[in-house]
Amino acid sequence: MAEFKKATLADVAAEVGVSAITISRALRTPEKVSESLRQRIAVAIDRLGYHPDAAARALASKRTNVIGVIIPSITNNVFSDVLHGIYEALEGSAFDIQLANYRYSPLKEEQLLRIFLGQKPAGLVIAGIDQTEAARTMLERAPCPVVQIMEISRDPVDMLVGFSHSDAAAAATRHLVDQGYRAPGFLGARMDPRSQRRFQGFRTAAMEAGIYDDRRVFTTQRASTITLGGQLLAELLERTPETDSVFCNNDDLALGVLFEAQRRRLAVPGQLGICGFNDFEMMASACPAITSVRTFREEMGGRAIAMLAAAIGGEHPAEPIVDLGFEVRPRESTARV
Amino acid sequence: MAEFKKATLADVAAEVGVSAITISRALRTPEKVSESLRQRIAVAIDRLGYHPDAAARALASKRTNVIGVIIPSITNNVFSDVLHGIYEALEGSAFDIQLANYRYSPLKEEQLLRIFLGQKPAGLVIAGIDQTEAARTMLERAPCPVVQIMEISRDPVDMLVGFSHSDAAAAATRHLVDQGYRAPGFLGARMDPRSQRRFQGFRTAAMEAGIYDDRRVFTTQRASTITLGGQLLAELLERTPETDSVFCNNDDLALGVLFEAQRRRLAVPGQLGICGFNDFEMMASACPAITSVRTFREEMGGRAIAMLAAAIGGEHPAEPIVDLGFEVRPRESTARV
DNA sequence: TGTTGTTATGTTAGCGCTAACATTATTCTT
DNA sequence: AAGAATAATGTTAGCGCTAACATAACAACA
Repeated sequence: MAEFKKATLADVAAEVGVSAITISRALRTPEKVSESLRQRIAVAIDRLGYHPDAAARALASKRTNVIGVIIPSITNNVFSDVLHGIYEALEGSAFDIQLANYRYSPLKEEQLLRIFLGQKPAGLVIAGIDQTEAARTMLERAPCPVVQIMEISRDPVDMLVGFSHSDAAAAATRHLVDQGYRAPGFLGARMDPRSQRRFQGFRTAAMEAGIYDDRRVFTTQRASTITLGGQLLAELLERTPETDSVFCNNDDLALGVLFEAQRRRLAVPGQLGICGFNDFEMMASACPAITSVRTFREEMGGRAIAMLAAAIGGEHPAEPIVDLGFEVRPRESTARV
Repeated sequence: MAEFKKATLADVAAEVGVSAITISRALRTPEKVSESLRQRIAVAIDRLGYHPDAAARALASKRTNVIGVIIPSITNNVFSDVLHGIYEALEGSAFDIQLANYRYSPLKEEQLLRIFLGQKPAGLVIAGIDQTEAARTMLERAPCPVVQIMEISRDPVDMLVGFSHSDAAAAATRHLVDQGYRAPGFLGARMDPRSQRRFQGFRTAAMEAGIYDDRRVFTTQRASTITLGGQLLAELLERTPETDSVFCNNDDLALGVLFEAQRRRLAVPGQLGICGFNDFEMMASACPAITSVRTFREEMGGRAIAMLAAAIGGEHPAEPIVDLGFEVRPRESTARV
């Protein structure tokens, strides 16, 4: 209760009648302290309500138990899921996480990285593979393990967990083709590198099917919202009324498209097929249920932490690249056949 | 570039030819260092790529520039919005934020608080007013300003920004009554203290209108999802088919209710009125658009930081309680009249 | 011209912990 | 039973910074 004046190691040491370093050892390397002493120390720590001072620890040992997580956005549901996976994996471990979001600004990302590396993190999780030259250099020289997440690449800075956005988008597009759609549109918001790659996947697959038409591509740098999905559909249909389906950058847009289609009394999937991306829970629950591409966001966060923890513990994983893949989930919104 | 060996204050001092404390002052209280020297220092800092060591700072000064944020969940969109407001307000300030989520476990909340207070934070933001006795005591004795957010109360620990969940729910319920609905149901997921208060507001308002019936109340501890909204509606209609409207705990449920209504070919708002809570962007965009209660989540985060910053700066706000209110947003989903 | 401020800089010590190197107790050899 | 190996604890110094108290430099004033 009355833990006003913070107890220090020295206080605990005095209480037990040993030297401070012994308490320190009991905490960090218990196997080096005799059983009996360890127990007395535990009691004293409890009695005094002692908690180690993280700052002093960091200063003395030149390292921290902080894992830095650098992502472009915290409001984006994709990242909240990843974060959830990260926190889940961290549960009970000795690590803390320090979160930073760079709001999709590469410059800010670089700054954050600089600050983080200055704080001697135990490890680093960073979204994407498109860092600036300077950022990449910093990452390569980082004195700690680094995991890039969200994407796949053959030459990660260190380790990587992700999946291929272009393959996923291509698979979704082929699904539309398989369902008999011949005039698919592409709607994309917040065209970050991952969205760009999704577009590439769409383009490639549509070209292979001989049905690509760039008049049916509508993208914007604006943040993705459900409302925006409706607006983009309106623009798309105005320019190319023959559009028979849309592949959306993400589920928000897809839901907005569905609502707009309902407003226009367009039959889904009859007159308009809709496919989203990420497969958030709402996709299965919509009416009609919306086809989407499932991605493994929580697992991505979890694996990233697991790999980091292993690497920090000295055993760099044999396979530093993990491809979590994806899964096209066909639902009513594209069930035309 | 080559900032491998981290530069220290002493390095910068040597470079400029002054003592370390002068550099320290130039950084923290520039007005106490002469103009010319300040400029030379700035150059040297830049050249050496110096960044202050946060751990050393914290240890020496017995405080940090870290604001602790303790919330029940990071995946809940309500909190991501609040967080967004917090990060926004922090932009450019000297403060860092340290995030912790206690997953709706009061015990874990208490633990986190204990850890946080041990790290000498500059300030604390904590969700809600229902801390455990022990947690409350810790907060009251905290050596830093504290802001409680999300709710309203007449005796906050220190400062508070929020709104009345029961008033908001009551207002929404009265809206249903005004629209002529006589058999409103209540659907609630994740019945945390705030949801409980919303239910109380619903109950009070429904009783005042003489139409309260607890057979039309369905709540669960499960986390809120859109799918769950549909399931709860199904249960509700099974028990009380005469239900003519639902007030949902939150927008996710409301959207799920809409989808389920569509699946059952129930006319909304004709046969079923729907009202959500929080007014997420999707509510306005749904088809039909869904009535909801707007809450000011980003502003809540922003104000919390502003109050904290002021208090840390020594000027405790005159009015430590800020009621941000709410706003019922009537839309098609309840437009029966 | 010395006194009093005021502003600009420096000195010393220490925050709480851990690394690295002792030292002492204990067990194992042969 | 003496020495070697091992386990258990201690000593010393210092991580990089800032608080608190000097001191120096300069201006203002009677």
